Amino acid sequence: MKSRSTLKHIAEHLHLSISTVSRALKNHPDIAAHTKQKVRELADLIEYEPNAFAIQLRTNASKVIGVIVPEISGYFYHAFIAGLEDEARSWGYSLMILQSGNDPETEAANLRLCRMNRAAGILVAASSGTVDLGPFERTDTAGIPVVFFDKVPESRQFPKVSMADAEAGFLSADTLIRKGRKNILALFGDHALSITRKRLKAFQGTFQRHAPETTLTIRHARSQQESRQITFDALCLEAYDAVFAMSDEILAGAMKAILQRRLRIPDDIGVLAISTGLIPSLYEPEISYIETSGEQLGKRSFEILHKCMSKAAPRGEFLVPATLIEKGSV
Amino acid sequence: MKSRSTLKHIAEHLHLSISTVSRALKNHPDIAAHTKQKVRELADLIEYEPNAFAIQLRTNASKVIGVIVPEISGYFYHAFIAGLEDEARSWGYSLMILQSGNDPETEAANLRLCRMNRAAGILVAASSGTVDLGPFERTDTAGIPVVFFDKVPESRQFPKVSMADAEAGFLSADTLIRKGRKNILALFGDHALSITRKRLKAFQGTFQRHAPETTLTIRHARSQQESRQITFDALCLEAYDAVFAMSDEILAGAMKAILQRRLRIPDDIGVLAISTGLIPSLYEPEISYIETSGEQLGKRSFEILHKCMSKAAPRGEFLVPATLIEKGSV
DNA sequence: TTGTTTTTTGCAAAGGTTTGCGGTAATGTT
DNA sequence: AACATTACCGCAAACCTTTGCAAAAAACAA
Repeated sequence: MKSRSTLKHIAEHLHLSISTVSRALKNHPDIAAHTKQKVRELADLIEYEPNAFAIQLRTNASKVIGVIVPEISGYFYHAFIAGLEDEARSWGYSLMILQSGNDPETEAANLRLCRMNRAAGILVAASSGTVDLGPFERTDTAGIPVVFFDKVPESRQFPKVSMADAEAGFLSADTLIRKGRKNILALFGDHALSITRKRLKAFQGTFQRHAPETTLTIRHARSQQESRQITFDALCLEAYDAVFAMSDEILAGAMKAILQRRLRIPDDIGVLAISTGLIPSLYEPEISYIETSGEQLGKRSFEILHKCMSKAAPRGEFLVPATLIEKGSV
Repeated sequence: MKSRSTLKHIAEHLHLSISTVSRALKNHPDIAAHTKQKVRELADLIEYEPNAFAIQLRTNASKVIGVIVPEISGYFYHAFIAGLEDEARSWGYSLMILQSGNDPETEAANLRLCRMNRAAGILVAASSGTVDLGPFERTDTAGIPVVFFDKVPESRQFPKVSMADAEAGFLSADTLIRKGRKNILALFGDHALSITRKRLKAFQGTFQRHAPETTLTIRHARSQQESRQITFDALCLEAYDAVFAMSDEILAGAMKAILQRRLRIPDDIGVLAISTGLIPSLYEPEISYIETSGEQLGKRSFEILHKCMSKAAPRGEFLVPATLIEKGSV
């Protein structure tokens, strides 16, 4: 494991000083053109690659951004990571991915890791149990900007970026109204989650304002299984003309019930969901959905974090808009 | 941004030398018990966190493993990454995730990044266009072990870990035979992919040996859409008693056709797939599948890479077994 | 007491890069 | 010819930690 590819090596070979080589390689104006030329040639030849450790030690900064999520797999975060990586790479940053598994302790450990590695910035989707924001504050004041996304805490101290939940709720209701649906089974997630409350509030509010005559049956499910059960039972009791699911997981459960009852979409029943897009594309016909794009959220999150890293520390909550994707299921 | 948390700081404060503090912190036997005690107390107090850069520069090794995949999102790799992260974290490693987007150039750039960051090891799922293994060889001989997974090159030079494609193919055929299916529409992916050929070969071979009387209709599809189209057309022409899909993407397309034709599973038609598990769980009834677990592949890959990093450099191809998950769709 | 061994601590170099500042040589100005 | 600029380049410190080796201190033996 010879480390024959250092500035020193180039310098000796060319009878120059290390500093000259360093400057030549980064195109410093102090260095003569023909010197730069020679340095670059040799560097190319021996495939010089700067030692990231040394640079990081010297500058005390890395081009790595830490990402802490409850889990990578599942319905959402992988899309976020994909979008984020795309954007980050174009700016020369790499991603360090850590799963917290919804455990505040691992979360803290992961945060520590990011600090040790002097991450340029940290993106966090809080685990559901996270209550102590202290570690995040300390990280932030230590000079590593922290931005929350998706699962964001109440605190107004950190920049946050999340889906436009209210807009998604409104758009969902609006779509159902426009399509003339009158008797709707609306499936939401755990009522304790703020995402649920936001979407529900906008959803209900829109109906009250623009179509108060609509019959709205609101149900809450905590899992795919529960969603399926609730939907199945409801569908047996009454002839709804549309089902709405506030998330992919809920949708998956609801669709099972609908398939089981062999209802025709959209004739027997309309279906609409808020989704990232994969799940709705798996059925026939495909399901119309309000897109809450993980990719978009990833890209946007990077933008915000990037601002935090440069200078201006934006405060408040940023939203990535929701859009209706029509597939004819409602 | 005060960096008041260094060995030097502790040393000065305690009137010790830096080396003593360093050793005390790692419990070196040379250091007196009461000295260790004092050092540790102060370290805790000021929340000392070693500077990873300095350590890495000194030891010329990091606790980061690079992961290069064509894409994070999609049907497979996020599960792999999740499993890998789990395993890696338990060994104190973190993941640096890079997407190559199936572009050999980005792939090479990503590889370079891993080298610059002196990754402890690299896991690569080759992009489809990858033909020049030179960069990988150089990385490997430079002391950074490279292990391929999932999409592995022909070369016998690198350790490789992939799904047991032959076993999956065999298991699929065996299951269909056991269930008494006689007229099967078998959907495979791009014939140019080695994964397709391996699965197909075992699949066909098993039928020839154990149920040569079975009517097998083999079709190849390159996308979900194509799979759907092919399935739909085939289903219109003939009454198959089972459909087999060699992957999630193919399955998704096939299921659309089946839903569109409103066939009953498993009575009108049996369905079996090779899958990671998410997609089959979305339908009603759920689809039986041969599990090729991304998580498992991730964990196994880490094991192999871990061996490469320590000393013994295992050669050859390692397989993670496939298992049948019965859901009653066939 | 002197010498020997053991225990405990410190010195200094190394790892590769960046960067402020000082130095030399070349060119330009009076 | 003397001086002021400009263009290039090198010295050395700094970033923080690890580690071989030497040194000092303590304990022990004779």
